[in-house]
Amino acid sequence: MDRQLKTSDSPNPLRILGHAYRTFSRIVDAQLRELGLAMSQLPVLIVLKQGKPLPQAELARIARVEQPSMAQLLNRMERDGLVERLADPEDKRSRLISLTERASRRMHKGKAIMEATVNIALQGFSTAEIEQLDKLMQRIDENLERAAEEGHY
Amino acid sequence: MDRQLKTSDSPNPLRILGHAYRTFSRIVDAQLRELGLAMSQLPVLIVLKQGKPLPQAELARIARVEQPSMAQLLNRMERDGLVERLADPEDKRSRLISLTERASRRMHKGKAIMEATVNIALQGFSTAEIEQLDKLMQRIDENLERAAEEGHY
DNA sequence: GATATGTTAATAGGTACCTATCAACACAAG
DNA sequence: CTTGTGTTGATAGGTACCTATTAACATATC
Repeated sequence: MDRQLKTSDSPNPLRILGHAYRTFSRIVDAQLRELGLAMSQLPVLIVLKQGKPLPQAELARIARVEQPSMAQLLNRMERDGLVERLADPEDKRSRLISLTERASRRMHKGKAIMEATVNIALQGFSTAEIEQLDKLMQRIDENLERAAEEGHY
Repeated sequence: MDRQLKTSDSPNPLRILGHAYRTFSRIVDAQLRELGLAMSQLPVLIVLKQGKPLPQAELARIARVEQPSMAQLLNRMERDGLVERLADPEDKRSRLISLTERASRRMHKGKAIMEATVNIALQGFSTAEIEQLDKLMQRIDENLERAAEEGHY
């Protein structure tokens, strides 16, 4: 009676995808929590560490989330002392986001945790398989992105 | 200057995975909203349509979410008149979840929307590629599930 | 039968996303 | 200089997850 109950018949990679994604973030977030970080913050931390302060909209584009999602994320990060919002002298609408010292110091350890967990997820995968998966995922992403635009979602 | 800004160097299928998943649910949810349904409800609707009323814990297991997530989902579904909670005569702790007529009627259209969107996501994929993707995703899922158990996350 | 141990569900509190909308400023065209 | 249009960010409100905890009942054991 160990037969898996299925809610659909044909192989549906999209259902597994959702579960894998949630399990992945659960594992990463559990480890990052001890550092006072979270997975969603990593794109922001990494790109700001590499270069100069950036406006919010640019960070949203890089992290591939909508602008209000980024605004809220930055609110939490500001509250936790990870980023500062500095007035942009060249545009009074814009405020440039910069890392605090505290965030700079924690960043590397956080990135390492992320990479280690990616390696766990890809355990037993050959280089060829990783590349193949990457290509397949990119094609799915493009298909969906095109549909989203055309369908005005 | 169209070069994509990257926050990591090596191919990281997990980042694309998150974005693809969010885009997918956005497209599906936008269409289901007109029916008064949501993507997260589909596993519940489908499995209850196929068989008899089930307890909450069983539904959580099938939908692969935690028990409180299922409890809240069922709260919303009950509020929207999609499910009913009936006392279980054999176990006073348990309440069996059953579909309403309204939900039964909408279910098929919802399932069709889901399947159509899966087909869009997999546009241009050969049967072999879909199977390959499915296998790769299952291996990732198993790797992560094992890590989650071993690491007590 | 009381007591300890599971099991089922509910609730509190938080993160992370989304859409829709609005406010503030920038800037080009009339 | 004003007026329209674009851009940047903030806010409101909702969904869907999560962990941690508690309440209520079930069951096995002594």
